[in-house]
Amino acid sequence: MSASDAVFFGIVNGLELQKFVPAQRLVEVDLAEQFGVGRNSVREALQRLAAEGIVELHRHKGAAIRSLSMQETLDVLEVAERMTGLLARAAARGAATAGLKTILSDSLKTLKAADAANDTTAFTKARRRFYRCLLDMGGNRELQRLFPTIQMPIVYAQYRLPALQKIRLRDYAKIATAVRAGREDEAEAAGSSHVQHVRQAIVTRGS
Amino acid sequence: MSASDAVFFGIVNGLELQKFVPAQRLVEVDLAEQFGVGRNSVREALQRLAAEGIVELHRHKGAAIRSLSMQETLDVLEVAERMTGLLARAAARGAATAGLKTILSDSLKTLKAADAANDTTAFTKARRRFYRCLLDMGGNRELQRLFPTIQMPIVYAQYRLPALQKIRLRDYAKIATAVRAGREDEAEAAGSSHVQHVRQAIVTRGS
DNA sequence: ATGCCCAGATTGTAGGACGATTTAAACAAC
DNA sequence: GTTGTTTAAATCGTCCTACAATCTGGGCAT
Repeated sequence: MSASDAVFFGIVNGLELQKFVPAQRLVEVDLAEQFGVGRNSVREALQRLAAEGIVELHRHKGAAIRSLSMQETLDVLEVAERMTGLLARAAARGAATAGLKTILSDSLKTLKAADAANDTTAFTKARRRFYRCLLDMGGNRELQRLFPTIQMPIVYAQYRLPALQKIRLRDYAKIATAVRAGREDEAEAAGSSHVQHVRQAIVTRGS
Repeated sequence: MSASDAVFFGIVNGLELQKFVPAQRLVEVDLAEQFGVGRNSVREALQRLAAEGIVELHRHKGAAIRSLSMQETLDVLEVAERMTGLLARAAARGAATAGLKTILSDSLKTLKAADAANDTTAFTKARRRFYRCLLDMGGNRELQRLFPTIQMPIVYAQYRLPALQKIRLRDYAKIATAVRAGREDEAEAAGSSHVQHVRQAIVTRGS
């Protein structure tokens, strides 16, 4: 793994582990020391992170983890709604060809188990596998590139609602059912309505 | 403008001007000299370009302008279809509040003039203004961030079809009409059908 | 309290150095 | 002549140093 990768993934990961929180300021030399790399590698990583909207760069003022206003959060969710719908549709379309259906069922089972055991870390990991599987089933390379750059990680880092886990579990099951059956319209609807549920949860319990 | 910006925009721009073409190899020291900046600034720019999918990086093998297979092109268009639909819908929704309607009409007029005068450069410039105006009208910050990162510039650089200009002119007029009238459904349909027309043109005359 | 100015911190950028890796060309073997 | 191997050049990945440009916070005068 390259030095800038270490910083890049270190920060992305740290966002989920709450080692970094939205609006937190990032100082180049600190990061360099923290990750044991040179400052130029840090700067390369920051450029990537900025391009993905994970950090904000202000000339001569350094970097900070991006923080979303309520309006921006709604904007993210509006885009996520369409993209998640497309994700589910593409997966349903590709469900027949790929032998990924078992992985999908698997990760769903893992999600249920993690939820029952109240293991948030395992849940997060399984969730990632679930989405990755859908992306693989769809096979759309542009979606594979673009979907992870939607700023949902920031949204989740900013609005930490325990209720989301139950919502996800239910919605994912619905998505998986439609995808496995290859019903594209139903899958797309399930995908976008999942995001709508997330929006509801965020709007009602606010920041 | 920062040094890495110079390289970043220099390459993005050079893509439209055919100074760079898909699959072209990019050597760090050459770029550094060409743009009169240090190699580290070049590397920062390349990281950004890679994050946006404009160049591909392979460890120890350097950077190259991304080149799309036909399947990847179709993937891009599938995503672009949804996003363009959303773009038009958001613009139609925001049309009432903003005083941007005149700019929209303006850029449409400029497009027609550039088409009549066969001035490709002016057409490209006006096209950019048209999209920028739609993004402003919509006001969706996430869409403003994500839309430009769809790899349409690569698609256009790779499939240079003169026929596209006429298609655009007609479709943009339809989009503008629906947007100005604030008819969201119609605008979304016009937006996505524009991308469908582009796909048709590419598939039939294929590369 | 308000405004100004300075020192310290941080960023922006260039350039040097050097090991690691790829690439291409020269060369040898079959 | 083709194939395989070695060698040299090119290029990348990384760190380091240096220094100007800029921001920031604190002290001082008003």
